[in-house]
Amino acid sequence: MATIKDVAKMAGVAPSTISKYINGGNVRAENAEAIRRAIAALDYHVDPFARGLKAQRNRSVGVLLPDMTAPFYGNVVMAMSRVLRERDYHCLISSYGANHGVERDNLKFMLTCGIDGLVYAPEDLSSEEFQELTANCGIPIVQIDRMIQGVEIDTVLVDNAEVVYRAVNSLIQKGHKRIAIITGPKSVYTAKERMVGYFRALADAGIYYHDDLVFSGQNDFATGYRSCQALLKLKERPTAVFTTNYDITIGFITAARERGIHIPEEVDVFGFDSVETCSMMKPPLPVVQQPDHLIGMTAAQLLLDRLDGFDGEPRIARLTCKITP
Amino acid sequence: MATIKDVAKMAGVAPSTISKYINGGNVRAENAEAIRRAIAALDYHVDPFARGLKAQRNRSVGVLLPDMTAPFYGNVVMAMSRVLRERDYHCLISSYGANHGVERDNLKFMLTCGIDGLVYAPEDLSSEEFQELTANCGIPIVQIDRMIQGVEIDTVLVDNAEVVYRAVNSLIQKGHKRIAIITGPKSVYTAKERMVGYFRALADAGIYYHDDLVFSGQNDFATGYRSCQALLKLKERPTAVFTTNYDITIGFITAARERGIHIPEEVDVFGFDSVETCSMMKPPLPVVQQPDHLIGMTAAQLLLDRLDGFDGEPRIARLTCKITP
DNA sequence: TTGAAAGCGTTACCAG
DNA sequence: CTGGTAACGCTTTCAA
Repeated sequence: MATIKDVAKMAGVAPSTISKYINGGNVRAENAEAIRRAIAALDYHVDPFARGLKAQRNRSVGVLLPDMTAPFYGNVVMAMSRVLRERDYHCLISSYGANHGVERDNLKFMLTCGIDGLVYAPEDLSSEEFQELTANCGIPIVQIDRMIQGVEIDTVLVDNAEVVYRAVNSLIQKGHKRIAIITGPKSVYTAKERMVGYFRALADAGIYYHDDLVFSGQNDFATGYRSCQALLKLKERPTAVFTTNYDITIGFITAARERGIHIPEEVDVFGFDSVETCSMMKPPLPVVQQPDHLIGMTAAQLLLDRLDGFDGEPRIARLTCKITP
Repeated sequence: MATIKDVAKMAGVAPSTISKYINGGNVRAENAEAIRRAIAALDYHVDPFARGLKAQRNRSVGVLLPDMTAPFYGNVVMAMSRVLRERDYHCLISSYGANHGVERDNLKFMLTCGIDGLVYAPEDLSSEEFQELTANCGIPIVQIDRMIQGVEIDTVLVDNAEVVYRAVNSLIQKGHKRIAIITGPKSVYTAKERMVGYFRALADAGIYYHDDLVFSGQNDFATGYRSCQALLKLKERPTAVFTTNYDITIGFITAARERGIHIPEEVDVFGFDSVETCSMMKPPLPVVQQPDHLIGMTAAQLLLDRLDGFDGEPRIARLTCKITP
């Protein structure tokens, strides 16, 4: 590997001049040309470690997610990357597959691998664990989608309780009284908020809550699929189902259709995420549409503020979901 | 940020002793204890840049993918991470969303951000571009899933042509003569191989190839959905469809079901990936099952070999797909 | 505009 | 087992 000294020697100038050239400083035209040629000839690349040692930054941002395959996170990351790229930051993504040990370990790594900031969607970490791991880590962290209760840092959330209230209420308005709900892990803050919206909508309509209409599992296809099987076995079937995640929705619909259950005639389904997909269905599946791009952009912006030196109180962004169609 | 010197001072030993302690060397028990306490007290963390500067490695591996939301890649990455984690390497993932500029740019960044090795699923990069970008980059690179023709590095592929031959042939055996195929971008090596299998199966059975039964688009839901719409408009509809990607499969099925087309009675569907999901359907959807975990593990192993100093000829692993059920 | 020199925080070597 | 010292490659400062 060629070093800056090699380039300096070949170009006939001092290393510091090379450095200046690389970093956009003023260099006499003929020197610039010589340097350019030397760099090309030697195929010189700045050593990121050496540079980082001085600057203590990398121009990179870590993103730690439970599951990078969820379309929701995919869109969040895409929007986030775009904003960060404009400021010359790159994203390094890591996912922990809903595994507590891996979540801890990946967080730890992220904090010590030299990134400048972190965007984190937590799942199973306690406030204490988080504090302990991140105390003095020296980089700004933004929570997205979920939050660890008691952790006060910049956070981007959506209005879960409110939008679920509206969604469930719209089912109630259509005359449904037996409305099931299928959610991801109960312990996750976001799932709790969504449950709150569900309960409140039922309560306000004077509908009793039935324990056997509430399912929680993972945010995956199997959970939706199995819940459908279970629901069909009930003596009194629900007439509508609210699914709080895309994979759950697809799993549910697949199971229902296989069994010849007509949607929405026999079971009305109200989903979450992947509007493009759901609006293509016939009739279009009503869904809660999270502002995924906005979430990504907001998270990026909150982080950039901190990277630019902003040092105010933690900010919480509550973004509004839409209901489609 | 506390440095190793601060720790040394507090513990009453030399910095080099701290270093040895951190890196698992032998240190007298009482010193070890003092060091442990000092590290805790100062909340000392090794500076990754300083360490990297010496070691020129990070114990991290980059993974560059077209689309991290595809379940196929999700599984590959999961298996890969597991193998790498055992050897204390972490994965840093980046995806370029089937965008050429971003692909180039992310590759460039990956090569200069200090990772020790790279796993790369290419899409739109020419052999020349690749050579130019990676010449002398100093880290081993493994291609997965796809390959840039003419690039000779370690590569992990599946037997695309063969398995597609078998899949299409199984449709032919069931009596189908009009078999459509829906693939991702035509330019991608893997899609080409799959087309070869398709053509060969038809040819061997003496079935004429029909241009209007061949669709290529993106590896996404919309491509599957639209292809279904298009196919239904044909005067002579296909009796079977082979979809070469999960999102395409789901898109196709969704469109078909919305239109009341029965699967498999009216259109037989043969899919790709996500066996768990497809085998849950009723009747189970036959699919090509790529050995995603094995791909990830193999890629990790090839890379680890290189990281451990192996310097032999490029190796190409052709893994065998299964057909399920 | 340029260059010499002093770090940045860590590790490796070698003498003690 | 320990510690002083010399790198690692780059940036920054300051004087020329």
